[in-house]
Amino acid sequence: MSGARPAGARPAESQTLSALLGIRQLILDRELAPGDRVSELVMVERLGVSRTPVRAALIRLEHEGLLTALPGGGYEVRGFSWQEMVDAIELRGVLEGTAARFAAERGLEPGRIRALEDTLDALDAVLAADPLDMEAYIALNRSFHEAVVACARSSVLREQLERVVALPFAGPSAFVDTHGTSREAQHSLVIAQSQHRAVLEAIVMRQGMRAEMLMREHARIARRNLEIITRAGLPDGAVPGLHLIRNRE
Amino acid sequence: MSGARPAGARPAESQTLSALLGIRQLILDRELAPGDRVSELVMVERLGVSRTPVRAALIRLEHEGLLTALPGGGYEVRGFSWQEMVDAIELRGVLEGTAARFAAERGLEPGRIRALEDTLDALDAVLAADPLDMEAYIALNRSFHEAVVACARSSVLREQLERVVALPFAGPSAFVDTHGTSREAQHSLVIAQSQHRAVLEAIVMRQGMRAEMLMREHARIARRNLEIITRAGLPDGAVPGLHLIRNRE
DNA sequence: TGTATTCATTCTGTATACAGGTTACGGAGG
DNA sequence: CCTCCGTAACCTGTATACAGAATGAATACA
Repeated sequence: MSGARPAGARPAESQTLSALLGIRQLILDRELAPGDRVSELVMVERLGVSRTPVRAALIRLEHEGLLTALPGGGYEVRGFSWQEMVDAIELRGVLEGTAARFAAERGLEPGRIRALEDTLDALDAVLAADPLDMEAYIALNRSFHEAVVACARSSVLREQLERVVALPFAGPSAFVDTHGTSREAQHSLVIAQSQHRAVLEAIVMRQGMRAEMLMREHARIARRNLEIITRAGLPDGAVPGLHLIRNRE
Repeated sequence: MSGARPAGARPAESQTLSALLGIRQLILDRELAPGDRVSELVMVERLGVSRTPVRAALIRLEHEGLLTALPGGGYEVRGFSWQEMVDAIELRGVLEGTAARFAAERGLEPGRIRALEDTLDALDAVLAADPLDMEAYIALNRSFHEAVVACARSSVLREQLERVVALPFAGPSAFVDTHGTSREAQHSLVIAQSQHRAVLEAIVMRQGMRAEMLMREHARIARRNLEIITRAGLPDGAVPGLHLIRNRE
């Protein structure tokens, strides 16, 4: 304990944001394990900010779902059961599916359609390259998913989705990069891309329910990848949010 | 300004909870209108608590969706467009529908089925009585909806739903008691009850998709009621969360 | 008269001091 | 050896003091 040295956080624009990002990073980096109590004073020492911004960050992280409030006061890192992870993925599918349906029902201006097609073309290009640029894939994949949500033109839906996606294992690119270069993994990406195309087609053709169901099924790829990872034995450190899994109970 | 006198809040177990309930009540009671800046010091004076619990309450209310953070710091009361209200209702339908589907897919133990049937029987009794006990109806209706969510056995889904239902116009009993004793209103309640029965039947028969779609349609009753209220001209004060509607933009 | 500038006020963000409660540890008794 | 209890340390909830930024008004100038 050499004093107030920020550990997991780079200096942010505000102390509150710094604390929020810092604590979240500590959890994601496995320096705080599920069930660990998150003491305010410890966070103050680790992050080099005072109690007030730490407190604000803890409240936000509780709402985000990464922390649980203890009955006697204070917080602990939340653990998730396997079923809860699967549910979160399914829930993302439900909400993104609703976004796709809204987009189909409400219609897209041509500019939006072009932008979505461009993103998918870029994804095709990434998939065609032999040394697969996984980072580019994740960025473009995320971009497509966010664009679909934007096309739904519903702030309420967008906010709800942001809350689900905040969970580290529920994002649109969760569990994709894990088994890297295997043939099965590449096939998975090809299937996902064909689903992207189908979703966009359904939206353009104003087929709301088709778009919704396609998007749901699309999300279930993440579930399948999670099952593969789970069956393959847990490297635990290799997968971003997997260490939050809770075997007990 | 006669000093530190709690205005809209009764003394709660903790100052933070007191501030949370107090500010929320101030918004619901139209003492704070959409667009109004919510000053911390003003809340301190009105609620008789210090800035720290007020601050915590403001953060929570922002996550709840009732407040918006201003770019220069601080918060203002959020206003909702008519479309946003409709979207919130639809979103509740989507999530409750998913809960019904989960319940159907995962199965119910007989005790749960009995409890749900009892609730619906009680609702029938309330509907049969001539001076309609609207308070009892709302309580039982809420009870049924919460029970369905509980039957889904998914904490992630439950938490998401709580966040939607937190919006004052998105609850399961939103806009029901407004047109009170009219014939049309009673028919609406009868239809809703028949949908309750159908949802339960679908869940028991493990018809997941049927249960989901029935629940979605069930939520749309609230939308229809909202349309009726809107067309009937706005009494604004008569309906709980309606004053949060924002005509501009 | 319109506009830009400057200054004062007010607010939030941040830090810290204080009090009550909770928990953990150690000792005494059964 | 186990259990119960008391004490002490710690931790959270709360209140308040301080600093910087944003806001608004008043004024000087074009």
